[in-house]
Amino acid sequence: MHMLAIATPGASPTTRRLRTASKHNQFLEPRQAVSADPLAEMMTVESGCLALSHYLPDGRRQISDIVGPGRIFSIGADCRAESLTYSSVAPADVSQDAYSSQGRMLLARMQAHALLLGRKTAAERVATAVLDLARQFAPAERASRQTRPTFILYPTRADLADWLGLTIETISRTLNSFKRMGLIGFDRPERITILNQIALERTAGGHTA
Amino acid sequence: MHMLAIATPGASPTTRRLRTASKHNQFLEPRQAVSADPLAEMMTVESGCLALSHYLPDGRRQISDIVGPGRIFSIGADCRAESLTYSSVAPADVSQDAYSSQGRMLLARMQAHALLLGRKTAAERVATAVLDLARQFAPAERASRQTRPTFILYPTRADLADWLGLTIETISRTLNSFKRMGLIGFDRPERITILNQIALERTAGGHTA
DNA sequence: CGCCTACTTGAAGGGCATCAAGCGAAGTGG
DNA sequence: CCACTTCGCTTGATGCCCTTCAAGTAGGCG
Repeated sequence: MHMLAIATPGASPTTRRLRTASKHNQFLEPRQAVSADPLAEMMTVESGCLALSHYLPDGRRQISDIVGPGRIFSIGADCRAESLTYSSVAPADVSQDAYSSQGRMLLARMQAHALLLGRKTAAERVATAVLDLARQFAPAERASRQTRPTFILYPTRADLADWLGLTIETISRTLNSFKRMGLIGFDRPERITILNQIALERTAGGHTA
Repeated sequence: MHMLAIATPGASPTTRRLRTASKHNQFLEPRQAVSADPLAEMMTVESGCLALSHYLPDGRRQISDIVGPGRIFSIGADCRAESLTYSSVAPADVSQDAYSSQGRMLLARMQAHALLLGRKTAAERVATAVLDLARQFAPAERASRQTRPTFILYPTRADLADWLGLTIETISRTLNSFKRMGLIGFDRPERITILNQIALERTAGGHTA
C-alpha cells in the first residue's frame, strides 16, 4: 500500500544539510521508516516531521500522531514511525524530568485525539488538525503577529485522512470549504496560511489545547 | 448531564467491605469521581472499575479507557476518573520499573484505541471491547477453560457508546446481534458470557492485543 | 511528451445516528 | 401494598454525514 522511496541513508545532498549530532542519529528521506534503536526506548525529532502509524491486518491504517521538531516519541511493537519529509531523529537522553513531562504530554495528546476520533465531526477534526500542525510547524514569530501564520503541511491528504479517521475526499472537501469560507488559504496544496484563527478555533469545537 | 449519586465517603455498609489499605486510599460509590491527589501523579485501581473520560464544551463525552484492578492511571487536566461500581483506588508507588512498563502499556492501549476509533466498524469495536473487558474482569480460571468466561459488564450501554465512539442504540443492536449469532450470551444486560471466543476475535478485526 | 501521483470535484450509496415508542426493574410516595 | 416515576435497555423507522465510486485536473519526473 505504501510506495517507499528508496533511500541511501545520509547520502543525498539534502540530508547532508541537516543538523549534525551524535553517531546514533538517523537521517531520513521522505517516506522512510525509523529503524528501532534497541538501545533507545524513546527518540526525539531534531528536524522534519514524522507520522506514527498502526495497521490492521487488512491494511487499514491509523496515524496516532504527527510529530515535529523537539518532540519525543517511542516506537514499540505495532508502531511504525515514518518520515513525511527530510528528517533527522536521535535517541532521547531521558532525564527523568523530560521523560515524565513528555510522557505526560504524549498521553494527553492521545486522549485529546481519542476525543477527536470518537466524538468530533469532520469539520471539527480538520480544524483541530490545522491548528495543531500550525502550532508545531509555523515558524515562531510571536513578535510579528502581523503576518498570518503560514506553514508547510507535511502530511498528504491521505496522511491526514488516516490521522483523523476520515477519507482523502473528505479531507480535500473540508480544506477547500475552509478556503472558500476564508478560514485558511493555500495556493499549493501543502502550503497553508491561517487567515482566521478565531473562527478556526471555534470550528475546532473547544479543547483545542 | 451526569446525575452523580451523593456519597458520604467510606460511610456506606458496602464500601466498608472493600479491602483496607493505607490512609490515602479512596473508596468510591458507583458513579463517583476520583478526586485528584496532588501528591500522587498516578493511582492504581485496587478493586472495582473506573472510566477515564474527557468532555467537549457542549457535553459530548469520550471515555479514553476502562480500568480494572491492578492497572495504573493518571488524572491530569481535562481528565475525569469515575467509578462504574464500588471501587477503591490508591496512590501508585511509582517504582521506575512499574512506571515505565505501565506507562508504555497505557500508551499502547491508547494507540490501539485510536486505531479502533478511527478505522474499525461498529461490530469490530464492540467485539474488541467485549474481549478487552473479559480479559480485565473475567476471573482468571485458566486451569478450567472448560467453563465459558463470564464477567460483569460494569460500563452501561451509554458508557460503552462513549468509549467506542458510537451511540447507545448501536451498542445495544450490536450486542444483541452477537447474542443471536451465538458469539456471546446474556440474560441480564450486565452479565456477559463469551460463547465463541474465536469468532469474536475474528470479528474484532485482528490486533486484539 | 507521457506517465504517475496527489489533489479536486460530483453523484450515488451505506452505515450509523437520530427520532420515536415500548418494556421491565428498581425506587418513591401515598 | 400499589400507583407512579425513573432509568437503562431494546427495537423499529427514517435521515444524514461521510464514504464510495468515478472522472477529471495539475504538477513532477522519466
